[in-house]
Amino acid sequence: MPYSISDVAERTNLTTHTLRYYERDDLLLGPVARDAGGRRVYDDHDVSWIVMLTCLRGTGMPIRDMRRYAELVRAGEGNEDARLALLDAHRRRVIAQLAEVTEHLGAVEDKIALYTERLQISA
Amino acid sequence: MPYSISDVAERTNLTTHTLRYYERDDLLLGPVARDAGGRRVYDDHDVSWIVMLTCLRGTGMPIRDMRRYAELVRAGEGNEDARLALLDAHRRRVIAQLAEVTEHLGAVEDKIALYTERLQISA
DNA sequence: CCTTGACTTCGAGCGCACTCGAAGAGTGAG
DNA sequence: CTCACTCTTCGAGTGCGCTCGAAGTCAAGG
Repeated sequence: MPYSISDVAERTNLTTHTLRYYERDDLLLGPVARDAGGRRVYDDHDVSWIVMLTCLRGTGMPIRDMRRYAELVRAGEGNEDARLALLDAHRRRVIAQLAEVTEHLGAVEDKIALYTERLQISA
Repeated sequence: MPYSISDVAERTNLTTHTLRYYERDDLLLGPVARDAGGRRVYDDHDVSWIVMLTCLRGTGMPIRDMRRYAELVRAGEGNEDARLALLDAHRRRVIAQLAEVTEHLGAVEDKIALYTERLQISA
């Protein structure tokens, strides 16, 4: 299935600007195909890769690491160990980050409870 | 208990630069006390407020909202409803964010499982 | 007295990830 | 053919949250 850049933008919740930026920044697995008029034509493979990128970004991976991961995938089979190492290191960071946020959220919730209580007393 | 700026930096994992920046940016409840030589002297009240700030920042609250919250607290009692609204809105965003990150993490873990499997087969 | 080192202010600079806008070209409906 | 629309490239700009460095002050130890 062929998709225009705006189709992909809609499906991925990225802007067309960001999609071009990702391509320029070597985050895609290769240059996107073009139609006769020079417009980008994405296929399902492109889209699923971009969705993967949004998962990495959405978990806080820096662009530079995403580029590194794209390089590994572009290099082809045989470096699965390196890909695994990259993703697993990321996974550990995300889990640590989730734990930290959850802990800090607890402190915020304590404050919320305190204000709620105070408001109930004064009501 | 009095603390120097570097004491506070150590306790809060902020840099002295960041502590001055927060004060300049009106994130504290007032100007920090000074000794005879003009050096900042923080007390426990200051420190616990700064710790609260790190919880807000650590859950992704923008500086501008932290300033707004500080303004409310500075304004004194009587606006607990507004403080509660601010923190609760933040809480909702954090929870949504945690859910999103967790979901994206799932996709990353699927990829990890895939590479792990592939490596076991080839080993 | 002199040096060391932690502090002060101030404004500038940085890294990140977009985000925008100008200027131009191809497409599709009326 | 014309108009509106969507796309193209490119470089510059934005917003955020620090981060840094220069130049100066002050206090304590030797």
